[in-house]
Amino acid sequence: MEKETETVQENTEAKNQILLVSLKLFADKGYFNTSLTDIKNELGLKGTSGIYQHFSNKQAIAADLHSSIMDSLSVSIDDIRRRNRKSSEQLREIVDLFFRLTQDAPDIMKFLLLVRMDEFLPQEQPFMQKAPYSKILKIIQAGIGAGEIRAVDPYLAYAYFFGVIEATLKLLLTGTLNKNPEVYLSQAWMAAWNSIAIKK
Amino acid sequence: MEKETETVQENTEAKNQILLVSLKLFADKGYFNTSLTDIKNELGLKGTSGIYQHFSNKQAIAADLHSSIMDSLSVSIDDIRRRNRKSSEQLREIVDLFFRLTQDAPDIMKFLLLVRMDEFLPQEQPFMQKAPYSKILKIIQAGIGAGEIRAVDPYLAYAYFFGVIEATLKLLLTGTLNKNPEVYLSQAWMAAWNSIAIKK
DNA sequence: GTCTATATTTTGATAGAC
DNA sequence: GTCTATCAAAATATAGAC
Repeated sequence: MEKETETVQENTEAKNQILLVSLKLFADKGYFNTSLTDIKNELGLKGTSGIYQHFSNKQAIAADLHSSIMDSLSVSIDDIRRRNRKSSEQLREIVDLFFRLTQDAPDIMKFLLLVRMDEFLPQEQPFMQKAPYSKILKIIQAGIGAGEIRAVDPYLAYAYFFGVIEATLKLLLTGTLNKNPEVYLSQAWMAAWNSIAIKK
Repeated sequence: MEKETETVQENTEAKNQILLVSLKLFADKGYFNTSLTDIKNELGLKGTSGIYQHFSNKQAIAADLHSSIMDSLSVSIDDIRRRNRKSSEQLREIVDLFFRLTQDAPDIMKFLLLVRMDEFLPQEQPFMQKAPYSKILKIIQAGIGAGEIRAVDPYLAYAYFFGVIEATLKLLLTGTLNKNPEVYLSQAWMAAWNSIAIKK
């Protein structure tokens, strides 16, 4: 028993390298501007052939990235909901998470915010139905029920709140704002929260 | 003198048809998922050859669309600035315009909000430096000077205000919100304006 | 100005030796 | 598991007849 039997998905080192390099290129140049040749070059391989030992095609790389980012986000949001009672606290922690990711893993946030996933993953559900987003909608609905958030269509509350947050992050990710992300955090949080909170 | 000498750009009927059809396809499927074959088919031609009589290549079609949308937006904003004094009134009319376009010309708004232009028009300036957006920044700066808008970095004010508006429009354009756009207008305006206005 | 035919290039993908 | 070689398909673009 040198090694446990890996059940669902064993991610070899080579496979993770492919994912890492692809994420970087997709985030930087976009999916369609990234060829397998680019990926192969960045990996230092001589041919694209090795890539097909880990992924059946180019789309499968993007799908893997997409689903692992969704999963990890989903887990983080579960954790945040468990640790906090009030909707305002939960949303605040999600905003913290997004700003932290923008700082520490900008490629992930670029892939999330800047890349139009439906153009190359057309079989995926509409993004509002994906796990992390539907969990955020639940938080918003709970906040409405608890009298913390104004009684509007939860989708609209989502648009107002995350419209502010994501627009700020996009300016950061594109370099239009160039200070440290955390500099903008508390002000963005205030603007976003005030746009949906019940004023007292 | 049957016809005036056309100076800058004569847009033939055929050329306009190509632009119209391409806008529709780009907005619908994205630039990279739209081939000249698709455009040719939608036009009812037998070959792609005719397209090259009006545009030197596929990118030139997108560039033409982009610049004419920017120009037209720029003219509209000039007009709005001329007709209104207060920043709040000017921004309100811009929001009206965006919602009206979402209703009457959704392809234009999809091209504007949903399509990542820098992926296929890499030579273009960053979008915040394009004429319509820099004019909006001027409106915001004037509003700050006049004590209407909170004294924050104008880019941040832009992100807060148009973050709300654009997130709402995106939900409309993707069909997540399915009522008439004007239903959502005044509420979105309030949320957006309150996020940057000085409270009294 | 539109059609037929075709050139060119790129890219995604496979086969088989080592 | 990586390399060489190559395929097949698709897409952009051009040439030249009508």
